[in-house]
Amino acid sequence: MRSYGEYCALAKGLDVIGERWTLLIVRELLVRGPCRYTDLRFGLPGIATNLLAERLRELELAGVIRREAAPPPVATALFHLTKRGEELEPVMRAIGSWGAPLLAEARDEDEFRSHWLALPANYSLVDGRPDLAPITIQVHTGDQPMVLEVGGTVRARPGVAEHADGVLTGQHKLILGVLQGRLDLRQAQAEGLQFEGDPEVLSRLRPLSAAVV
Amino acid sequence: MRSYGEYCALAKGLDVIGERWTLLIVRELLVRGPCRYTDLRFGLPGIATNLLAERLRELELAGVIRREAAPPPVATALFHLTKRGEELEPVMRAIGSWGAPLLAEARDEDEFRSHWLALPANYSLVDGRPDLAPITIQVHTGDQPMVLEVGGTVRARPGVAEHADGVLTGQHKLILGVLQGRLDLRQAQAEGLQFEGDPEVLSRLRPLSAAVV
DNA sequence: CAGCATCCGCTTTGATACTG
DNA sequence: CAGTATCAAAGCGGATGCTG
Repeated sequence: MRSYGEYCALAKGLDVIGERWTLLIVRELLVRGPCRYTDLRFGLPGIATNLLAERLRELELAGVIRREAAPPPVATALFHLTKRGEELEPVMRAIGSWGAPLLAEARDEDEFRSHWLALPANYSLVDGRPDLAPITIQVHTGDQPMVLEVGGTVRARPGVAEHADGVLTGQHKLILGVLQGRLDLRQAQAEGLQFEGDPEVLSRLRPLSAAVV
Repeated sequence: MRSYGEYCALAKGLDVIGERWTLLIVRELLVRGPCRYTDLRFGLPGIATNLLAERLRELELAGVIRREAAPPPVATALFHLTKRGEELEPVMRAIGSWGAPLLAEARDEDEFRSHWLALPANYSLVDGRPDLAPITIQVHTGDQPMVLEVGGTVRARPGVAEHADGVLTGQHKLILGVLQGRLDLRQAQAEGLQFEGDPEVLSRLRPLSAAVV
């Protein structure tokens, strides 16, 4: 492991998680739970396979992840976050919150994976009416359908809801824009976003930053 | 600027601050305030001068820092954090807190700069008796004397206090060990740390992690 | 197919020397 | 003081091959 060689907590932390791809690997394990090698590759478009293998080795050595044989039905190993790895959540939150405004200027060709919706759900959105009954919003974008569960908190999970109070379908850029409050629903619809349901359900979602102001 | 090309707030943030040395440059500006090029080099032992110049260019382009001509007496430019740059403080705090336990296994040859004491002061220490009158602790380690001001919060600043309630002198490893609560004062003294004053003043300093527990 | 290891060309980094 | 220039070494990305 390359080190800055500084007696400083920030530098020591960066020695472990500062290399290219490392925090994105942790992101995958944090939002998806235990993953196979192949799942990680899918969630990290562009990573070289030798680099993934190397980073996993380093992270295991550093005590951030653990490699475990999966229970019988699955014939493969799974990579888990350790306790120490889960403690990186505040780091994800801080960088993700700081980086969120940069999504506004993202390029159209940027890769997207549906499960990444869990990050804005957890870190950038709050329920504007926690006193009301929980609602679910179905989201169709990217590689798989996702469900947003809004009830006090906002959570994202893969799958299809039995009953959805609203359904969003379209480009991830438009959907995130609306969820972040950067884009007006009407404007997004004009650009191709489809929404079914009562627009009121979308107003349950409040950007955390706006709540602070 | 190299990009992961992912439509994800974490990845977008890392596009800007994820490269080698970048966050350490921000650390310097955060704990020292506006710095000259040479000040930055001193606070970043091991950085290649061309890399520092390149990173500063990138950070300026990204709106994180600003280059300004210093007021008349100084015949040089100063690098400042912008508002956007100051908003990286939660990122520093998160990584610094996560990395703090790693200092326990640091190598003896690790570089140290006295002003780095500001990080544990701000992020890892609290005043255990905020109801009592403020105290100051003089610290002699590294390249310059530092003062710890304990009164509700804990702050570190360079300089020598007129009246110090306690004076710590010795290796930075021992001093940080005591401040973090990893090392017993008596044990540190046995290893060469010198302390003058009432040991009670040191007990005002409480590791933030312990306070949480 | 899952989970790597190897090889190769390119880019980034680190060390040093040099300049206005 | 504040960089630029140069070059070797290390790291990265992409392709491919190997093993259960």
